Amino acid sequence: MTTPEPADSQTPSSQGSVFGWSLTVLLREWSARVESASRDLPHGVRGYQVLSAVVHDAPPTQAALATRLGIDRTVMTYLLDKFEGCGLLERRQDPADRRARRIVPTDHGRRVLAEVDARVTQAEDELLSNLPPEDRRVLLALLEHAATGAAPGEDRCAAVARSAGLTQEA
Amino acid sequence: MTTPEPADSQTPSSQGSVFGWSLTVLLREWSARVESASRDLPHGVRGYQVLSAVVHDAPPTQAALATRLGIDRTVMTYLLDKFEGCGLLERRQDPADRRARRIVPTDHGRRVLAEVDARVTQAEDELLSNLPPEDRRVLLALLEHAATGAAPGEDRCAAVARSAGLTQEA
DNA sequence: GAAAAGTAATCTGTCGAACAGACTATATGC
DNA sequence: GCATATAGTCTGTTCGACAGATTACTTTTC
Repeated sequence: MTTPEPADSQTPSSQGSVFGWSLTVLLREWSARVESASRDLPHGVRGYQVLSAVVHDAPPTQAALATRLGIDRTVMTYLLDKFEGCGLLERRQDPADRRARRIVPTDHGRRVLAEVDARVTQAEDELLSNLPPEDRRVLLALLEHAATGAAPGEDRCAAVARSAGLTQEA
Repeated sequence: MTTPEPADSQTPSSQGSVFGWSLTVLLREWSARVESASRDLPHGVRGYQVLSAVVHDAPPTQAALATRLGIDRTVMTYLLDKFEGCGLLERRQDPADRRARRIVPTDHGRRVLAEVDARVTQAEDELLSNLPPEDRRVLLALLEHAATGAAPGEDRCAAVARSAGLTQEA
C-alpha cells in the first residue's frame, strides 16, 4: 500500500551509489572486452595488466609489481611462472639484492603486448562510443587523477621518486 | 590504408590502458571502503549493491535484479536467502505471474540501507577527496553516462531516453 | 482444454582463484 | 656471529562462479 511505485525507475544520482554501480558495470564490460582482446596471453585480463605494467611502468621488483596491481604475492608467483614459461617475461636476480627479482620483458613479450595494446585501445573506444571524444578525454583524465590519489601507499612516493630520478629512498 | 594510430596529443594507448588500471584501482578502493561501511549487511559489498538496487531501482523480478547487477541467477538465490533470513527483504509471489518473485524491502531493510547509504556516501567523498567538488560532479556524470551506455540489455533504451536531456557540460 | 514448449527460480556438483601460513634464501643491525 | 626483517615460493583451505538438472508455473498450439 505504502509502496510508492517509483514513477521513473531510473532516477539519476539521487539514489545510492551510482558511483559504485557505474564502476562495476564499466569494469565488467571492460574486462569482458579485454579478455577477448588478450586471447594470446595467459590469464586473460590479469595477464594483460601484468605485462602492461611491466613494460610501461617497469616496477623495480616483483613485490612492487604486485602492490601496484593489487595482486597477492603468492598469486604473482604463478602468474609470472606462466609468463616466463611462454617466453614473454624473464626473472633476473637483482645484483644489488639477490633476494629480489627484476622482471623484464623479452622482445617477444614487447611485440605481443603491442598487438594486444592495439586491440585493447580499440575495445575501449567501442566501450566509450557513446561519449564524444572530448568527454572521453575528460573522463580519462579525471579517472586517472582520482585513481592516483586513491591508490594505496607508496605508489605516490614511487611516482614522485621516479620522476625525480631517485633510485634509493632513505 | 592501415588506419594509422591517431597521434593525438595524449593518447592513453601510449601508456597502455590507464583506463583499465584506473577503474581497477578505484573499484578496489571503493570496495574496501564500502565493505567496512556495510558491516551490518550480509555479503558485504555485494549485499549492499543488492539491497541498494532493490530499494532504489525496484527491478520487477529476481531475474531482472540479477541482470542489472551482473550476478548469476543461481548466486542471486542464496544471496536473497540470506537477506530474507535477516528480515531485510521479502520475496512475494507476483500475482500476475506466479513463477516470478517480486523482491521488496522490509521497513527494517529500508532503515538499515539508509544508515549504510550515509556511510557509503561519506566513504566516497573521502575516496575522491583529492578532486574538487566540481570535478567530482563531472566525473560522476560522465561515469554514469558511460556505464549506462555500456550496460548490456534494455538499460540502453533508458540511456537514449535520458541522454536526450543531458550532454550539456562544457 | 489438454499436450508441448518456454520461462522463473531453485538445487547440486565441480572448478578455479584468492588468501593465510609455513618455509627458503638473502640482507641488515647489533 | 646471531637475531631479526624482507623477497619470493610452496601448501592447504575456503569461497564464489558457473553449468546442468529439477520444480513450478505460463503460453502456445492443435
